[in-house]
Amino acid sequence: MSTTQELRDLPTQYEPGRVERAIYERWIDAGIFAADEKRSRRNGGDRDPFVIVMPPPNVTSVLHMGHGLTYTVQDVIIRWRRMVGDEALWVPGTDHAGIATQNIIEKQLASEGKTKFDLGRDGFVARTIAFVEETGGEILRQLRAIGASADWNRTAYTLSPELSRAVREAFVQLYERGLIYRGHRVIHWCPRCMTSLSDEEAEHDEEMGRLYQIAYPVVGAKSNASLIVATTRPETMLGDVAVAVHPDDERYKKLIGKSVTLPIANVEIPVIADDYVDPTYGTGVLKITPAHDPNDFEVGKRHKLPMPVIMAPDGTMANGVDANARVPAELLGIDRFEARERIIRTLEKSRQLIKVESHQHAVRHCYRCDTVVEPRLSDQWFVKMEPLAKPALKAVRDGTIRILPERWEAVYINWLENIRDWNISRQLWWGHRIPVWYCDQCNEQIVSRADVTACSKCGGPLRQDEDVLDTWFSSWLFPISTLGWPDKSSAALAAFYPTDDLITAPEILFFWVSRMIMAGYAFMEAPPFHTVYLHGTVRDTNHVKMSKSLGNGIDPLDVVTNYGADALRYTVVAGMGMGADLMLDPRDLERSFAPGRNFATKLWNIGRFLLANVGTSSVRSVDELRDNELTLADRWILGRLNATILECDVALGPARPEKRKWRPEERYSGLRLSEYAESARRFVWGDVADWYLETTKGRIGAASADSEVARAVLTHVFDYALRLLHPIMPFITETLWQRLPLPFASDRCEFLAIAPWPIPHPPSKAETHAMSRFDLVREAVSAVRQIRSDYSIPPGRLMDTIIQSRVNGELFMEHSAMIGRLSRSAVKVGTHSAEGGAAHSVLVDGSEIIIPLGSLVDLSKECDKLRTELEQLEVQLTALSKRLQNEGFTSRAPANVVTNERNKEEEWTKRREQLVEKVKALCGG
RNA sequence: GGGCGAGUAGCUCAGUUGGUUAGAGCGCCUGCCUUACACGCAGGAUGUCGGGGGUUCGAGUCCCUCCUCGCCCA
Repeated sequence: MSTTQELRDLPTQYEPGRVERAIYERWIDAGIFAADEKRSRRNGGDRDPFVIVMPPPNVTSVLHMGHGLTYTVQDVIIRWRRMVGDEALWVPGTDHAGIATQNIIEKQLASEGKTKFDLGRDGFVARTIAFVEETGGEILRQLRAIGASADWNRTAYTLSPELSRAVREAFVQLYERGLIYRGHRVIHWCPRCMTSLSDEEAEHDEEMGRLYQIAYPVVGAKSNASLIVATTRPETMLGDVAVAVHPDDERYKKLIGKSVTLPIANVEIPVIADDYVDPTYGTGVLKITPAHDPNDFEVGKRHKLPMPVIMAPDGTMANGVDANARVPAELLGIDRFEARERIIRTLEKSRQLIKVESHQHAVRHCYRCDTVVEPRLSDQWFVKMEPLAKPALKAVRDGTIRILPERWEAVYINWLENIRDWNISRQLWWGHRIPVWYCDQCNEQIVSRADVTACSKCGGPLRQDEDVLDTWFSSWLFPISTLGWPDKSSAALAAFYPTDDLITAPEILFFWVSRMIMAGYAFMEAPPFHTVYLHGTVRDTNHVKMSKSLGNGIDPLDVVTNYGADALRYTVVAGMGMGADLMLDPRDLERSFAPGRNFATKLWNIGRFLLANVGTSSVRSVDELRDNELTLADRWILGRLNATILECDVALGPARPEKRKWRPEERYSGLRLSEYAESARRFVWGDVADWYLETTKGRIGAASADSEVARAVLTHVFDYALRLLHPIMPFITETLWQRLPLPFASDRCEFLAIAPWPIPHPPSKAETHAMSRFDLVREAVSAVRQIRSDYSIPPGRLMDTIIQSRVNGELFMEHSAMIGRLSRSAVKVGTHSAEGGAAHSVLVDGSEIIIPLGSLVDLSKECDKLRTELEQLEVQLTALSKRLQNEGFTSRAPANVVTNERNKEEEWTKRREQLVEKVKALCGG
């Protein structure tokens, strides 16, 4: 027999490594991941577009679990929509990652004993390009291993000519609209990366530091009167230009207008009054260091104070602009933290250090290298954010864009309401050079889309701004630039913009997501997407975020090798509760990924059963099966399938708002990936495998018409189960589906990946009725199994089972053979009485299961069991009756609730009587 | 300091506008290599819903308060 032969060829365990690569190649060859502009409804086609733009990973990065999570989620959604029939497009790409990539090359150079200056700017850039060409994009190749169904033909790169053109266009447009300007102010500076950072890139970190109180002697005071200032950064005092007090602070009012002597630097600085000072903080006297603190800078501007810079870009002490030798010779070139210690020692000696106390405060760190950020006065290019934020704020407020989980909307709104201008200059060599040219001859400043060489005003030579743009200034354009913007006639832009879902981690809500929304409105007058889904973070069992540097990471490719891509994906999706983090154990991959692998093997073995029993010849289509051909089990499993499809659809939710905006009732629904996974799993494992498949064992192979019905129904439910599971586990489902003996008439297509997503129907009354009747049959089987287990009867030993039923005798009669097979017992339905000892069980409909076990029966055990059950029921029933006797309840509770409770009371009372009778008969009262 | 959120079984989480005996997965315990599957089958145990108070006929769900933890922003 060919089927048995084939079965023998199939191992009992699924081996993902043997099929994954080949299947992926077949998908690619068939071009099913490639989206076509012409099929989009917006371009005259007949499909709704559904588009996800991939958050571009760093071009130099390699796949880690965080990627594994986010790209799996995205792939699940995109595969789902592809099956539903949307023109699904997932746009892949990478990000040139200015700081990160430059850091890598600089490290390489350092190991060769060189610096970037040895190569010069052009040489350095050339070397970086070569490096990226060699290693870049590795991560996109790795994504194929986890099954990512992106449209690789459209792979984008932020530094490509096309996207660079978009960056320049965006810069010039915003400049022309007065939204980009050059500002002189205190910005965050990373002394290690040697570049400025945006507010978002300078991350807060709570640290235990010290608060130093330092005495500044009052000039011309009679005694040794001093003002005591409090600071956490004493090294910056060399840049102090004033001390400030609150104008209403009685303690210091008479000193306003006098001067103090700045220790060490030995310069006189004024005492000024400013509302900004918090009289309750420290001593109520604030040192003002305009060049090294953003708030002090504002104070300094208000009071027209000088702004001496007393540090070099690398964080060592130096006499910079306006410093006038404030930094003494012995501190020049000393690192800021060492300088802090030395200054403290000096002050200690001169008795000007009054007090040191521990102080918890937030210190900003560079998000790329974790170095403590130094505030620094300098010239940078800024984007004026407030006008851009307005429509972005409105979009979320009015439901044009939703953010899931809901609570992030509040965070988003809070941030946008307090938006600050965006520093986009980076003092790097790797990135988009700022398209601004300066003429040293006439001081003209030229902002241009095209490179220029001569001043348009005086014809003099030009030099381009040395700086490059923040990488996020290119990635905020991703939804539009990858689709062809600024070419507004781009077919892709017309077909696919706005996109649909943006799926990423909450960390880049400000960095990227909100800025994309702003860019969407600024350059397209339309939001880039309607849904933002912020998923959780991958953590280890101690809830610590996984990272390579901490050594608690998991390599997704290891997981693919050892457990299969589907197991990885299943684990991610099953654990993906709304907003929940994903906990994995890096020391025990088995614990984390075995469930996914086991599920794949379960599917595999259902497939093996089908192959061996249903065979390979096409089955009948379920559509042509007549109602009277179906058994109760058939109706039940078809009903369960329908219910499961409904559950999956609800869990995945509306793919897009019905109108242009989300209605309140649908706004926060859907994208419950773990619920979707669980529904599908429960159906295929708990219903198909555990019950339905078992019921077909007596039917299939009987060479009867009914056998054909069973073959058809089993094949159908497995077919549809595979469809439901395909977005989660694409490889094994495709493998099995390819071998199904599907009916010729069905919606057959070449790949499961593009097979239609199941459509549910509203459950009929007859269907619901049939399902509850089959549930009763299942309960009977479970009752027998329970007794077998209670009495430790070996599974192999056949038992006699008697079912006595007042109302459902016919049902049990009809299914006695099936009940017997599933419970390994010989079932008799009727009033047969048991001779000798017997075990008993009462079903919900009042039917009794009696299993004569003779001397095996422990009568007192049986009685205990029944009495316990009775006791529990009494407790519940008493509470219920009490509730129903309560006037307050019956008059105030809704009618249907009261009716429900009355029905329950009736049911429970009947059951109690039955149990009482049973106990009386068995235990003599 | 300001804002947002969380605390439900050993673990990770569901729990709709208050209304069945509070659920799921994993883990755990017992018995089984039953001819698709031991990566399996059958059966089982497990909760003062963070503490306290209040509103209500009725609170895991609403209000107040306290405790613990997380995130974002100053």
